[in-house]
Amino acid sequence: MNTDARAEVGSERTEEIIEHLFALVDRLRAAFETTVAAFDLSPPQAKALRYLAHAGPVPMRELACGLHCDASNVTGIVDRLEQRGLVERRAAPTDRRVKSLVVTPTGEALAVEVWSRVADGALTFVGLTDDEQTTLLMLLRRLDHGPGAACWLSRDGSV
Amino acid sequence: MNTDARAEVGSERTEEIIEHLFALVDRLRAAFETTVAAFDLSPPQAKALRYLAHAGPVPMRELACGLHCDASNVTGIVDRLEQRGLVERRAAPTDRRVKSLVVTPTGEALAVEVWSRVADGALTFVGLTDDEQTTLLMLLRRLDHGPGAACWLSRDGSV
DNA sequence: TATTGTTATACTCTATAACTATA
DNA sequence: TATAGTTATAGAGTATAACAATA
Repeated sequence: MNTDARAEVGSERTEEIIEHLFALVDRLRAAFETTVAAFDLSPPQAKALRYLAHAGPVPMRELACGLHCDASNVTGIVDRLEQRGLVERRAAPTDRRVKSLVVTPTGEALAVEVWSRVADGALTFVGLTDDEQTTLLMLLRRLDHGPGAACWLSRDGSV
Repeated sequence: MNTDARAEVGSERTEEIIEHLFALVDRLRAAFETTVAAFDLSPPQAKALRYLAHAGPVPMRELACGLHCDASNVTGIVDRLEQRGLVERRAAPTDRRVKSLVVTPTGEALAVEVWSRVADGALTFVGLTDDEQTTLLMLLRRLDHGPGAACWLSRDGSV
């Protein structure tokens, strides 16, 4: 049927992949929301905490980009995280307009705990064998090079 | 490291899988919204149209279950689809309370077109070879047997 | 003049509660 | 009394526009 190594689009198999993928997405989101809610975090708050814990001190603007949302949203998200003592707004030395977001030790610890729970909560993968998980990871690495992964912050194309 | 065929939870690899999976989910949702918007459909409308095209005539209640949302939502979703002549509300013969949802020929054709575009729009998979797609599908089939796939409609446990 | 962060505002999706008509 | 569908309403998440401070 298909002698080429590269598969055609729109085949029955592609549709089945899409169907499974959408079902998986729904379950992942539901599990994620339940897990972070147990820590009294909204999904955007949990994602922000994770981003900051991984990316280190960054301006509000970069967090907005990392969360793929408008800059006006992060104000409220960071407000809540700051009220709980998980992150801090600090003045940036180079530009007095920007506020540098720093994760506190408390926030760091919570980020680790929350996201290990999220990973555990994805019980889905418990059913996969060691080899299957390795295979899945290899495929995901290849899938993650499409558009949408980058951050279109600058206007000169320098990423 | 891990001699058991079943992998432990919370490992570094599990976290990397989660990370890739979340990034993939974001890109899938963005591509999906863009694609269906080109047909002047909201994501819930597109999902409802697909469900009805696949499941045949069903009551509003079952559609709500299929969409994993409250029954009060489907009223507006079906309103819009009916205004465009894509689906019809018909009286059910057995119970005058229920309304049977039927997809019109126009709706059927649109459902096919929209969802083949959605599959195409997931350009992500174009980069996967034929063998890789087959492998992915096998994994997805295994992943799709977790909770959340069922419909908890009845009260006597009869599905 | 342009940019950072904020505020005000509106729109969408979703859930809860109250209502009707049937059963 | 319980259920199917509808309506009214509220909440969360996100986007646009206008603003103040700074570059």
